[in-house]
Amino acid sequence: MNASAKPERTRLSAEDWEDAALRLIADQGVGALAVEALARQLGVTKGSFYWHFRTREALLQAALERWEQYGEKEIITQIESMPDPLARLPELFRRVAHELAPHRVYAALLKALDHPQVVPVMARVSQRRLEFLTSIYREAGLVPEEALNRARLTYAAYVGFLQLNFTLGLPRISHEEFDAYVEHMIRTLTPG
Amino acid sequence: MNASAKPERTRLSAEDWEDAALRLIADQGVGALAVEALARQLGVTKGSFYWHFRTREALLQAALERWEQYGEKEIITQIESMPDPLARLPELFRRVAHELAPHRVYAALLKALDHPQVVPVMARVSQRRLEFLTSIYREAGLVPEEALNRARLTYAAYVGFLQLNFTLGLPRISHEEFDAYVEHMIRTLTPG
DNA sequence: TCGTTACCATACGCATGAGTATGGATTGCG
DNA sequence: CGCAATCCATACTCATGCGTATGGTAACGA
Repeated sequence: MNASAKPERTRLSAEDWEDAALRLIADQGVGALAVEALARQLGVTKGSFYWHFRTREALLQAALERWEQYGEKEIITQIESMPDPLARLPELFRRVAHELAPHRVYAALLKALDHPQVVPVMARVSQRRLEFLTSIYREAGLVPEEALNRARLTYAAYVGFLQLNFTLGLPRISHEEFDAYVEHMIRTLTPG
Repeated sequence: MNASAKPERTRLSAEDWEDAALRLIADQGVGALAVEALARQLGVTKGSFYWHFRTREALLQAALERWEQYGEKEIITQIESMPDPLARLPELFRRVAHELAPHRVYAALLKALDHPQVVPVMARVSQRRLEFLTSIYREAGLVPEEALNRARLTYAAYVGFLQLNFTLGLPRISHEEFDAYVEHMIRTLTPG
């Protein structure tokens, strides 16, 4: 009958706080990142927090860097290892379309682009993904300029979809309808 | 040598406050909407504000509704009056691409989708625009389902572009590069 | 076992920002 | 002119949330 329903750890580490911060950011936004709220959620008080971190700002910074590390290395290497360049884009689209969870933090950070601390992180992550997309389009046969613009278009569509259907709840698209949308997107944005 | 560089009005109306609120939202986000800050900017104090509005929430609500009214009627009627259905989409894309100012409030509200008051407004506006886009695609020859999905894709690309290049400052695209991107987008997303 | 280090609770101070109370100034109108 | 209604200033209260000070308890090595 404790205040928190969490696994009742006895002692906490800095990483525990960072993970909790990322969870909170994922479903309430960075604006909701308050130390006393986090402490309650972890079943401790502020006294604990200020032992691990000098300030709230420091926690946010650490959490963001931790998130940036986890990255998207696996999916990038897996896609790049595919022999047929033309098959990479459809596979990539279907993959990212069907794992919604990892995008929740990204969607939350998208809404915090006024915050000075998240801007550089998002800039780096988005830039890396954009370059990856561009290279895939090049390998699929587009000339450099076309590849870059198509990558911009594709990534913008991804980001916009997150905002419109994830955060905002437009008419709540169904599962089959979503699959049809993804296939339409593949036909429209993929060369060949 | 007054605190505010504004036109020095002697008396204010509720509409003045709503306009000021929208300006502030446009370049600092809804989170920065504070009554004392607004009052300073208008050269008055809170005493004035609480005569016109019952609460901060009421101001935000009024400002949002005001913004929703201004709407996009002109551009919609202008596009719909074009005789050639196939020419409408390129024209629409070029038009919205070259007037950046009106999108600033929309971009700011996009980042405030955690806020209960902005969600319904954004849902209505986005839904209307999406239906308009869908009808244009239908008139351009796409079958209903294709038209809807293409409209979703196009609008998502629009929203994502706002986030990536407006709010976030990815490598700061140049003017010529932007025009090339728009033309690429027209070629890719437009039938015919 | 004893002390040192790591971890946490309690109780503060302090700044910010919303909302209230009340009185003063200005405008329109009879 | 003079009185109401309109508009605004000043001076509060109150809640929230960051950060600090300080003392307490659990873990671990010598």
